[in-house]
Amino acid sequence: MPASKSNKRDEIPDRKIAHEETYKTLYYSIITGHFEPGKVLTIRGLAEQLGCSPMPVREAVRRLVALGALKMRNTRRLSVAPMTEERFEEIWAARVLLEPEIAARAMVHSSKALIRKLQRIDDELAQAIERGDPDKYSLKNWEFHFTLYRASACPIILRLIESVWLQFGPFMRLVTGRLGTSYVVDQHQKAIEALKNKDEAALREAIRLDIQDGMERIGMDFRN
Amino acid sequence: MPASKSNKRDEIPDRKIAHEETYKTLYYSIITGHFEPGKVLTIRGLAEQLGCSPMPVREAVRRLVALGALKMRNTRRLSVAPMTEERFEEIWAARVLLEPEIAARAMVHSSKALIRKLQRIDDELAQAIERGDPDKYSLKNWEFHFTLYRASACPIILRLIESVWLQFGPFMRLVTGRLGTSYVVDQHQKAIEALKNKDEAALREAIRLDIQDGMERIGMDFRN
DNA sequence: TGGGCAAATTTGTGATCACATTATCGAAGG
DNA sequence: CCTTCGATAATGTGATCACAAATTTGCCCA
Repeated sequence: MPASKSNKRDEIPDRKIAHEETYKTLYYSIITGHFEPGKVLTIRGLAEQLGCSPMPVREAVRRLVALGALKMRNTRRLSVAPMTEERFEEIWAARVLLEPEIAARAMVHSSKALIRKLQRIDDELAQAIERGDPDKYSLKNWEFHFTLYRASACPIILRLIESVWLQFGPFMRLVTGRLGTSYVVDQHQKAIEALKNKDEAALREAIRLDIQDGMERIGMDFRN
Repeated sequence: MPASKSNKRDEIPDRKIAHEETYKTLYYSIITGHFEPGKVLTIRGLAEQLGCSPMPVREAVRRLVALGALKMRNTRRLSVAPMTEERFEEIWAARVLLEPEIAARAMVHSSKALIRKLQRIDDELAQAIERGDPDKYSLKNWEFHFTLYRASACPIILRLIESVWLQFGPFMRLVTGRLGTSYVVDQHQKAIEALKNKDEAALREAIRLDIQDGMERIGMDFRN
């Protein structure tokens, strides 16, 4: 069993695989709220838009359907996952179950470098709010949470959370219209503070409240 | 917007789509433990085995990779997800977080018909243990849990749990060798009893203990 | 003007082919 | 006997084509 060869293989930089790049493009588009919930998509349309053949799009779409981000009806109709009140409540519940837990697990592997990185991201997030840049806000909010969560070294739970985020991502679009308030940042700051103090309970609570704030804002838009 | 037409569309029975059937076949094979962890697979090989072209297998495999059941290395190597102690612990944690919750949500929609169905499945599970039929045991165990979970009408959380099951499914294979003990059934019976009594706390605890029993049995095999 | 019916277009699906890359296997060299 | 290298086989990936089914369009009739 030549372990050296195996290591060499792991060192190979990820080759540019079309369907993988396509997936990433769609992933960020969805998770930052660029796609309207329920919006009808076509494989050929996306392929033309991304400048590739339908083949890579097919595989990327299949992945996103598996994660619940897109929906493929039996009538051969592809669309962004629509939202209902039931789905909304369920996503909320799943987030509260999973995200405080993975945050607590991230605290174990916490470091000064991580805290600095989170602080920098949150600064950029605050800038995005000041400038009224909803796209950057969505991106930085995602970056903050997933930078923290990735530090947990829990890829399985992280994948579950990714699935959930992909499913409410499109609703971010509904909320990005008004970015007047900045109280979301407070929870992020509390989370950073909790990380510094190694206070697990405080971190869990900060994440829980951040989820609550965010979902309530979305929910307000959702119900009108 | 003709709602009647839309309703008609929903009534259309699911057409037989090759990649969907392929997915289901692989799904059950994985979740009942027919695939060895880390086993190398090939798209062409599965296609020949299933009697179709590589195309449907590609799409089914892409879905299973997205859910973490299969792993596609950047060296173009497809395999069943391997297991490590870290993954095992994480799966355990995810199960304890999600499954008692969805079980509690199922209790709200509980009915006598559901309880009868669960009882019947558990009877068949007991038979499988007596006869020493590990395949049927795995299948009935899966049926018991997902019949209960599906009653929750929480498709999003259910999908998360499916993802987790797909990831520890292959390890069932390691445990199916010895089926002497039958104490697993006790937790199922306690769960049914809790459903009858509408006792949410008892149901959560029964599910939690069932997970613990099952994972400890797998863990014993895993560590040797 | 409004509603259905049929032609025409579009779409997802499946199959096949070409290609770059990887794994596999056998022979040569130490 | 073990390692290393080169040739061969096998694999995932991407593109293209064909097809059935769905959607859309446009026309006609009431």
